[in-house]
Amino acid sequence: MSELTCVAMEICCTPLHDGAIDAEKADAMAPVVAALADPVRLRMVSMLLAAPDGFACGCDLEQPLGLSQPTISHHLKVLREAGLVEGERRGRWVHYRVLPERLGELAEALTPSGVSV
Amino acid sequence: MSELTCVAMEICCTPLHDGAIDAEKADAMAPVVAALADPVRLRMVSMLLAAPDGFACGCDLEQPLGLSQPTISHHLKVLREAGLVEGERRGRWVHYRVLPERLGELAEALTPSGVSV
DNA sequence: TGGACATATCGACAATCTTCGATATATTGA
DNA sequence: TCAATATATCGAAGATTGTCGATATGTCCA
Repeated sequence: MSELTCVAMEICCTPLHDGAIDAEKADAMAPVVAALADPVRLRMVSMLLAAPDGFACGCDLEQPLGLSQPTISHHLKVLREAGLVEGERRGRWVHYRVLPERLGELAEALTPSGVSV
Repeated sequence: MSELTCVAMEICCTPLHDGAIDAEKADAMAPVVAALADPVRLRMVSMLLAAPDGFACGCDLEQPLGLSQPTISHHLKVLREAGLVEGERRGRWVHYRVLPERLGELAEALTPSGVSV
């Protein structure tokens, strides 16, 4: 990393710090985005949103996604820990639903005008 | 994976396929989301959007991000290949800018109503 | 109480990712 | 042409991730 080269030349350099998100905010956002950066989890969220009542239990996801039960459980945990999904126990089953507020927040943050706020 | 258990019981099961995105669409979306699932790249995009004219060369990103030149170049390549960023050579420098259309498409696709389309 | 079933956790393996130093390529200016 | 600078690529090391089988936990029902 050359410290002063570009700064000293003062040709291509503009201060980029102002208006951009800081490291803390980026570190907070990245895991949430990463939770959706997987085709399986994208389909999970989509399937939950497409369900008639917005709910689905894990067992309903196994067959259409073609993955093992531990893998389904793992992905649901990732989505849960990212705050994008919520699970509620109903007897033997855990019914999951998307938290639209959280997903909406993320979508808004990724809007071109929003990323620079 | 238990094939017929939940289906046979017909208690917790609702057809989840209709309305949800298919595997192809999920496979196409995931890499784009993944390109933003990193704090460094989130800050890069934010810094580009926050730049006065919307442009910045790679050398301007090294210092505020505190990373080596090859690492900066690598992350810019990831954003470029995801179609989120565009680079234009201006003499010695390559000036990068965000492609707002692409970013907006992604944001819209992640909107709660959009994921199920 | 015990069997059946849905879910969660554990341990492991292969694949991918982030980062860097070293090096190559491209452009400018003397 | 040669030196300087910005960018890209290569190769490697360490960390993270997606997936599974095996196993544990929790819940219902006979």
